[in-house]
Amino acid sequence: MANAKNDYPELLLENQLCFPLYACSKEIIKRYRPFLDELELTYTQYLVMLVLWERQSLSSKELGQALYLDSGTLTPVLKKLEEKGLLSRRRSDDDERNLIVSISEAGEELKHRAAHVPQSLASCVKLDADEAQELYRLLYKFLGSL
Amino acid sequence: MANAKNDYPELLLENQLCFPLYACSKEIIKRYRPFLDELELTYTQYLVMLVLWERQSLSSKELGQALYLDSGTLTPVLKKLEEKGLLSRRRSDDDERNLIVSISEAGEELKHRAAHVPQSLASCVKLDADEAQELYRLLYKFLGSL
DNA sequence: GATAATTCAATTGTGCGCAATTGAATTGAA
DNA sequence: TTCAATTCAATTGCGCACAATTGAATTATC
Repeated sequence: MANAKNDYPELLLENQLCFPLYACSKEIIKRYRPFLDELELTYTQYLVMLVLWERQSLSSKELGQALYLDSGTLTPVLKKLEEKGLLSRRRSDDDERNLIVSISEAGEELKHRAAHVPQSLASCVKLDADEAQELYRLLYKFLGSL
Repeated sequence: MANAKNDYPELLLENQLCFPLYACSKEIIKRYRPFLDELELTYTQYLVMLVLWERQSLSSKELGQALYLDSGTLTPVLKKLEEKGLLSRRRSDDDERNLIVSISEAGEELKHRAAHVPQSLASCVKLDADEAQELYRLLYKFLGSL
């Protein structure tokens, strides 16, 4: 009988770069939950708000490009955030195909309550600052190479 | 008016380690799709098969620990893979609470057709071997620290 | 040996995430 | 100018992903 451990070593779970990416992503998102629950935001909603806290107004398409999300994901998330009163959605005057997403007063307020989240998360992660820096650099290089 | 770019620099999307993890994970999974389509596997099903190609038989709980997945995710995935004939599910004789998942003949066959997938994926990624190695190391350290 | 606590898979409900499609608005080419 | 191609958001359908709960099986405590 073939040695299942070694006949295709490239198929070992531990030899796939994709898996730790997938696992890390899910695990870190789980760590956000208690902090985001306080803000009544899901992780995806939080990402949208991060962009809006930087750029008060932008098109749905630009938002999708920033977050690597398509309209199938964004449309319902943006509708939910509008229901919560954190942003407004309107069509562009220039081009009615474009949806302009703008942060509301309440959305701006929420920024102050969210300010502690990154620091709270950082305390869950036990990486040296320079290792975190290197991980960050490699992830962006990886992302850029795809 | 406050400078929205700088009043909470820690809230900038680009300053969050979580985001490139999340984006890389999603993008890399997308790259798998054309190759996994040929095998008629989803990414999650592929992960399950990777484990089974290493360990021909194990409990659902062990599988969940290996993949960081809970029963709510695994139960329907395992049922689907059983329907496809790639594995079998049975209760443990020792402890009826445990579900034993075992690879089938067809599941073993599929391994040969999957053998090229890691190499095909690697060609999508433009990282030096030592950078990939370092990324790998940091991701596992990160995962272990959570 | 009764029963309380624990440990499982399974179920339920919600929210993505995305491929594929639709339909409206705009742009481009003849 | 007409009509074909493009570019958008929105919709549809499917498959996770996971929190919370349920109920059965097992283990621990008394």
